[in-house]
Amino acid sequence: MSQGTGRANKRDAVLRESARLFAERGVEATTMRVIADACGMQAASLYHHFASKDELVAAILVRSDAHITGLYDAIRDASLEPVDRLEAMIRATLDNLGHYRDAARIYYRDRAHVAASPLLTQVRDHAVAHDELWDRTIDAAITAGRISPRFAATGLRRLLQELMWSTARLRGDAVSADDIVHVLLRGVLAPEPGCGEPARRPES
Amino acid sequence: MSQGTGRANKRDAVLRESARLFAERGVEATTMRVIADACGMQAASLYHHFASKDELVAAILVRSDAHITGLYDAIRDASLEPVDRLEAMIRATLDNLGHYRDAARIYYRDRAHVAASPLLTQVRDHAVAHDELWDRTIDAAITAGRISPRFAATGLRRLLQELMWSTARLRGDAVSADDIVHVLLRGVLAPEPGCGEPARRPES
DNA sequence: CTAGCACCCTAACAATCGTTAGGCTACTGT
DNA sequence: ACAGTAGCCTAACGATTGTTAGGGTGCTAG
Repeated sequence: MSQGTGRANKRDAVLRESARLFAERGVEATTMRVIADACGMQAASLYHHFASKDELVAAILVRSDAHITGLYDAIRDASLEPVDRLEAMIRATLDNLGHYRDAARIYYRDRAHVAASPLLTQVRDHAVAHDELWDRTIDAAITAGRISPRFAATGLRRLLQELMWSTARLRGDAVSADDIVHVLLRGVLAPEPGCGEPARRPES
Repeated sequence: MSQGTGRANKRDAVLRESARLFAERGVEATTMRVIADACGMQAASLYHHFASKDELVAAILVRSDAHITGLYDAIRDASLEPVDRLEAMIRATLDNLGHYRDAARIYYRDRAHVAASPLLTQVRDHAVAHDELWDRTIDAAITAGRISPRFAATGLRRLLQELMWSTARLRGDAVSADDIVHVLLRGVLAPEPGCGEPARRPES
């Protein structure tokens, strides 16, 4: 009903182009006129789809937040060993980064803007809940002796998150998600009693 | 002679405060008036020390570039095994990130600005030379069988750089440089023939 | 056929941006 | 004692920012 398939869905085009520009140049440095140019329209016409620049940014971030929140909820409900849950969370994050790369780059690049926008309270609340799941999972893995006790849960969580988010800037550049999981898990897990590979390996 | 110790060196204060603000909010989002406020002066007074906003940004980045270029030059001249050289480069980068954290955050955050500024040609040239040293070192480590052949040199270089740069945002938060080196090297190095720890361990 | 809405336009608004002009004050070298 | 200048100020410039006002066009439901 609302948006037909035959009609060109310009709102989505605006979301896509603006997300790309925000991610590349930053929110503040990207003007409404540049976004409009990229969409083949006029700056004032953007306000037919979005009430303000802030609302445009929020729409981009809410999309990505809904996706990752769904993934995390499924992981939270599943019964998994701590290390398996940790790997599932890493893969979920990397999956989200793959589908909503620009949104993730905006989120972790313009943190001051995200923290200040009144339209992002729900996104911020979700982020807190996600961090708690991370901390609980890492704590459980440390207690189970599967992660070196040299790390503290909060510190390791932030380290892993930063490492994963940073990969959002590596487009297909010869670095696969499996490579990243490999580096992170192998660097963090305690050595298996049976020597050899530190844990599981990708199913290559 | 030029700048006495008794006299308050306001130019350095401007450099420090502006670097902090640029790193936190982004170059474009940080106005000259905000910088002046943080320094207890007026926006126009900044132009007594720096000819333009671009020159201020450049002065911040050139400082950091001079430091890391000195470290890399020493590593280039030393005769080191590939893996030792790789660890030395990782430690040099983390040392630079420790001393010039704000500059590094500006450099890797506002890449579009860095690429466009006409005052940063030397910094960009140095970056190219540093990347070549990274690639040669990683290639040598792969040839020597010390790094898993699943990685390509350029891809692994970018991965390591992104991972290191991302840690510039982790202030003293319970994550030490040794922790980061541990995660990175252990995740990347091929397993030692003698099993056990994948390679060297920090001197804890 | 017609009313209405979706969609986009041009023109312009006030605010803020980086930057310049010109003047005041306090210290310095001779 | 006096000229010079480093360092900061107030005031204002033109350009650009996000945003609004108001009008035009073309599809669609009744």
